[in-house]
Amino acid sequence: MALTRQDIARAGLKLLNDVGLNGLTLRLIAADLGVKAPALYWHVKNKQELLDEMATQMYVDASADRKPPEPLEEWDLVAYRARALRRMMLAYRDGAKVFSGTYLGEVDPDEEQPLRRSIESGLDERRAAMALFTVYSFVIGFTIEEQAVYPVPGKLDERYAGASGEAVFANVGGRFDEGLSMVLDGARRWLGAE
Amino acid sequence: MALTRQDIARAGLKLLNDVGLNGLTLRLIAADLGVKAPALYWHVKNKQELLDEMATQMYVDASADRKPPEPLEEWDLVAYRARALRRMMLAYRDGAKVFSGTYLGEVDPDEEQPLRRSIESGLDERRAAMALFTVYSFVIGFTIEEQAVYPVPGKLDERYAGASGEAVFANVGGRFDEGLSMVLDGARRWLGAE
DNA sequence: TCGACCCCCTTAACGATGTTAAATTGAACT
DNA sequence: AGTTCAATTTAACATCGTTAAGGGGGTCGA
Repeated sequence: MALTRQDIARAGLKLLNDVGLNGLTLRLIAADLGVKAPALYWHVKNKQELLDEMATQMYVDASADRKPPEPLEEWDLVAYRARALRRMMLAYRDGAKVFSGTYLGEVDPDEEQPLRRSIESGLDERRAAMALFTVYSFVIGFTIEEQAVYPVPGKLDERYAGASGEAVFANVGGRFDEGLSMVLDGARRWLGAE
Repeated sequence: MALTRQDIARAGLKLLNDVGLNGLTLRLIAADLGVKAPALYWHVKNKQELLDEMATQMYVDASADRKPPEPLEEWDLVAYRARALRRMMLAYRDGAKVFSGTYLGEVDPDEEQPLRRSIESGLDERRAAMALFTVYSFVIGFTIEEQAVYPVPGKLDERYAGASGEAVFANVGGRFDEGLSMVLDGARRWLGAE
């Protein structure tokens, strides 16, 4: 049965955990799919497009994780999504590098805009978007650094042993929550003070 | 006269603006230095080490830019450094990708710790480091996304034309300052509320 | 029933890349 | 003059992304 872009992207994501971004070759992905490398070019323009598709697929696959079990107040929802975004990237080796700065394909626009209700009741939309983007930037930046120190979850990169990173990245999850609470608080107040 | 690691790193940084991270090859750097590619291996273990050296060199070269013209109050200094960090990365094509997540070599420890005075007067050092790292994460994340949209300063990536990025990234510098002020405010308050 | 067509994949190959091994230069020291 | 050692060259490899050309197999109109 014919291959799809999604099959390829998912195979790439699966292999990412074994070989990392540097070890991820088209031939490897093709082999995993029982196919030769040039076959991929029928579905994808080049490797960069494949990486973009992987980022999109990573995001789509994590959509269930982004829906909180119970309805949340707006800023709690923002916090929930931020944590889900970090988890998503951490789920793959080099996940943050793959996801950050790659172009996302079509995603369900319905689950965007957690601040929509506030916007409809008068909040400046541009400012709301800016606040969300600030939170997003923090999550991306934090997780990139985190994954540089822990290329594979739980294993410390040897170059960082004894260095300053060790202090900051002990109990990473808690540290992330601390940083996130700072950013959320700042963003909320910035939005409040018109 | 013999080559040094710094010469190589600086040549790499210079070429980055012409060819981007993907186009940066060892042969190209070597040619720019009037030397053949394997010669680089006498000074550097492999390409990754070269990239780390480039990140270090980028940071060292921008140190003058990190020293404000006049003495600043602590949090103003943090803001100043954050802006300087973004400027530094923007100065090179793919600068944020090169800098983020690469291992920094030795840097002058004297210019670290802008919150040292507060720490000496009782501030929790761990918490201060965490606040600074949060600001740092935001700057990294923001600039990575910014450079994904503007690979070359001032030129919009064609894939983002008309997309949501255009809205967020119009007047980028101002947007960065907005986000930065949110993060700084949140961090300061988080540090204040023991 | 037969060809024409198109989707999807293979075989073969190209140039370029990171990297290694071995030979070579050249200066400094004995 | 001969040795040593730092720094570079030449030569070569395996592997990579990518392209060109062709082939199998199903579908459809004649």
